[in-house]
Order: sequence, then structure tokens, then C-alpha cells
Amino acid sequence: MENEVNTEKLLEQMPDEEVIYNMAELFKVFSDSTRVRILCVLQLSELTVGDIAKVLSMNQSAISHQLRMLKQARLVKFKRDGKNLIYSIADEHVKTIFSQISEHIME
Amino acid sequence: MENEVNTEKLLEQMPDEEVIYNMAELFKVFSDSTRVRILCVLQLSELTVGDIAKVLSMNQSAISHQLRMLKQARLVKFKRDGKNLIYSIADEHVKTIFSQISEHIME
DNA sequence: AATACATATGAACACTAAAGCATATGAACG
DNA sequence: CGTTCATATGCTTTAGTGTTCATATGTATT
Repeated sequence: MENEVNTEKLLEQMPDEEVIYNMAELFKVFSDSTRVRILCVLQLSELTVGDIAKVLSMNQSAISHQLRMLKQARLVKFKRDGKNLIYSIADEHVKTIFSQISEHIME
Repeated sequence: MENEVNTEKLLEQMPDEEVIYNMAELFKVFSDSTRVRILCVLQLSELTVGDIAKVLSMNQSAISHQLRMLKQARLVKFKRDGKNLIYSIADEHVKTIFSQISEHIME
């Protein structure tokens, strides 16, 4: 008997390469402990770059680099307050995604 | 005036380092195009390793390496059928996580 | 305007991770 | 039992990523 699976048909039903690439790119943003910690702390309170660095006991530069990625992914936003930039969570989905991942881990 | 933010209090409210590390590790599994493609195709149908490789036009070895990670993350499972191993999605959350990520991308 | 302060950016380095090749394992079947 | 077929694994190469240091940008203050 031949192979039962019609691989061509499956291929047709797959999302476009671009969609898959974008999904992976977005997951990549969540895939680093530092960025997850930033997102966690910003869920508690909006904060300046310096405060984030202080809470996480990390270099200002490292935080700034990571905030850049989070900005590009539209997961955080910021407003200016004098010399400070105050960052906050930009997206509703962040909480949902986090809660699903948490549930998976807990099980 | 002093800093308005109580960084110590924020730190207390943060999830444990271990939880954060596990979250990031799990996101890391989703952060590669090949693994996302595997998860996508397995949402359409359970498949052998060879069939996955055929559908995705990739090396059997590459697929096998990635399935290993997906297995470790308990996102796929497999059953034996003669010489073949048939892989399938192991987890309810996969769909939910995917749909949230999709929504974020679409907006 | 000059200085101080907060944040961003660029380059360098160390570390990680995906893919391919070769080979090992392990089941089926003559 | 030896061969074949499907899959897994170890090793190597190559590409990518996070952090740090040094410095640039840009805002407030005197």
C-alpha cells in the first residue's frame, strides 16, 4: 500500500511562510529571561528605564537594548516625563499569552 | 523629592526566577520557524517523521532534532506503528497560544 | 551656553543553537 | 540472523544573540 498521507494537500493548508516567520519572531521576543522579567515587572507598574534596571539588578544598557526589542514587537510603549522615559505594557495579549504559558508549565 | 517607586516591593511581587526561566524556555521552543511549522502541520494531521520532513522539504535529521525539543517541552507526543513513529500535538494550550500570537500579529 | 542626568546606540566578545553529515539504534521481515 | 527501513544521536560548522563597555543623543537646570 502507498503512503496514506497526502503531503501536497497538507502543504496547501499550511499558513504562509511569512505568517509562520512572524509568529516565530514574536515568540523569540518572549524567549529571553530578561525580557520576560521586564514584561512581568511592567505588569505590576509602569517604570523608567533606570528603575527597571534597579529592580532587575541589571545594567542600564542591557535593559535599554531589550526594551528596544520589546518596542519593535509593540509589546511595550513609553511616554516622556522630563528626563525620564516611562515604559509600560502596550498590549492586551501579553497577559493572555503569559497565562497560557503558565498553565502549561504548572501541569 | 525621592524616587516614587518602591523597587523592593516590586521585586517581592515578581514571580520566582525559576518560573520566569521556565516561561522563557517554553517560549524558546516556539521561537523557531521550523518548530512552528512542525506544530502547524501536526495541527492538521498526525504524521510520521518522514512525512513531516517531506511536507516541510527538510532533512529527516533536522526534523528529528526539532521533534526532540518539542517532545521535551511536552508539546508533541508519539506512538509507534511498526517501523514508524507517528507524532501528534500533545497539548491543548498550543492552539490557544497560537491564536493569541496570531491576533497580535494581525493587529 | 555649560553641566548633569537619563537613555540610546555601536562595537566587541562570549555563548547558544540550527542544520547537515555520518553513524548508531531498533523494529520488521524474509 | 542478516538486511532493510525509519528514526535518533553525536559531532562540526555556521549563524545568531545577550551583555558589557564606551560613547552619543537629548533633555533639564543653573
